[in-house]
Amino acid sequence: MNGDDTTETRILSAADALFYEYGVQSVGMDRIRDASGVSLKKIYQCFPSKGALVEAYLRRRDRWARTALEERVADHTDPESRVLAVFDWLYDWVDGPDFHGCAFINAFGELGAGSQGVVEAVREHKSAVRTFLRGLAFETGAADPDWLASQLSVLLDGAMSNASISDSPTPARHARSAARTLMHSAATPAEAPTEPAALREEPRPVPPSPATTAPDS
Amino acid sequence: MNGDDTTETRILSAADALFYEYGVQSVGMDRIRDASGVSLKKIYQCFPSKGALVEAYLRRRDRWARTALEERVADHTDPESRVLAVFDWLYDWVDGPDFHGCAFINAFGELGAGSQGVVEAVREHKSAVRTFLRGLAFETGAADPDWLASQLSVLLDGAMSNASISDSPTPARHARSAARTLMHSAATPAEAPTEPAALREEPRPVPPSPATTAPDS
DNA sequence: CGGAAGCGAGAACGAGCGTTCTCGCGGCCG
DNA sequence: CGGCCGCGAGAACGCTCGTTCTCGCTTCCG
Repeated sequence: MNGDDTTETRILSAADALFYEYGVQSVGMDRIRDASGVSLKKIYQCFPSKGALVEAYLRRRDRWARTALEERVADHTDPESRVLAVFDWLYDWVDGPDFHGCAFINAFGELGAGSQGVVEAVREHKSAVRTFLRGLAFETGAADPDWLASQLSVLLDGAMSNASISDSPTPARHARSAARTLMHSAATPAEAPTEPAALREEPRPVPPSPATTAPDS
Repeated sequence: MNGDDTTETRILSAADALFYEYGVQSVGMDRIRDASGVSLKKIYQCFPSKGALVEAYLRRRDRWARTALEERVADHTDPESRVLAVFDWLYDWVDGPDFHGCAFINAFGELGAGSQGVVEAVREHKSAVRTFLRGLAFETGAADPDWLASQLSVLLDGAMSNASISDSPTPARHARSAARTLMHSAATPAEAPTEPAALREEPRPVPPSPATTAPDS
């Protein structure tokens, strides 16, 4: 009644579709007005500027992706299946007609660290997904769940970029099979037939880096 | 005489630096004029439009990345080391101060399939890198070099996106370790990858060269 | 019924940008 | 020396876009 079909929601739906399909900079406010049927005056009294609308768009996408992921994963109980469900969800999304890459990677590349709020929203989303993956990785009993989660995160982003550019869903399949292999290899070294962890992971010398690498900011 | 310090090259260098750092749409032609010291008239008589300049910029980046990769890989003879050299190169690049993500992913996301020539250049680059990876994957004796190359390509793109967004080079490390795991797993042919026992042969102790060799900045 | 407030459509404004044009200067060849 | 050509600096033009303003119209309340 109140939070479902409000004006704000209609604006956000239209903005989402347009921003995501054509990019943020290519879509003007008048196009959002035409698509949403909400007058410019009301748009500006809901969102004080285009930048605020873009941030709201990203946060909406964040909520959407997170709940979709959680629902999809909740269908499985086996830890390995739960991780693979992430990549199955990815495949379904990527295979749909309205897939145009990762909205956050796109926005980040487009606005290139120029907008403070956008960078913040993108980092929040990516770190939330990573935290989610870390939980799944932990369930699998991986020796280093953080490391495995980072690898899975790399696979996710890479599959989205690759699928968007090549306009084909197969990168999701590649990522899925890679995830499976990585999971098996990351199993607790005591029982894993792979080489001991000392060999499995190349010595990673931590160079004196400027290093904001700590748990996100 | 003609291809080294010509006016065209100065324009391209300036455009490359600006486009890559700030994005294509955020950089106007006057800024390229100021940075290159070439008058607008001459810029437009070298490149008939900004779009043509953008395409030339992407093709230049493509040549740069390909030669850098080939040089870096040529330093090694062991097939596994040759693949890992790709990710070591990635780490060095990503760790540098002037890294701002993959120029092709950025341009593709920014212009969102709007420009024909840009899409073409991006696809050409990505498929060239994949072909290169396929050659390396074949050398390792992988059962399915195409599949392995696709996985490595996903890792590469994901690591670049991840590193750019998190502003840290560690995703390159994650990608490197994942690449090694995938290589080992792909070495055994005709075996269901469900069984992690796929390691047929322990990795030869590679001289620990994570990143120390960096003659070029 | 009357007035006031809210609303939609669209004009208006100012800024930025891609592209072209003008103008004044300097070099080259006869 | 003189006309011609190319050149650089910058103005100019047309367009887009974010944001605000104006103007009628509707609607609600006393």
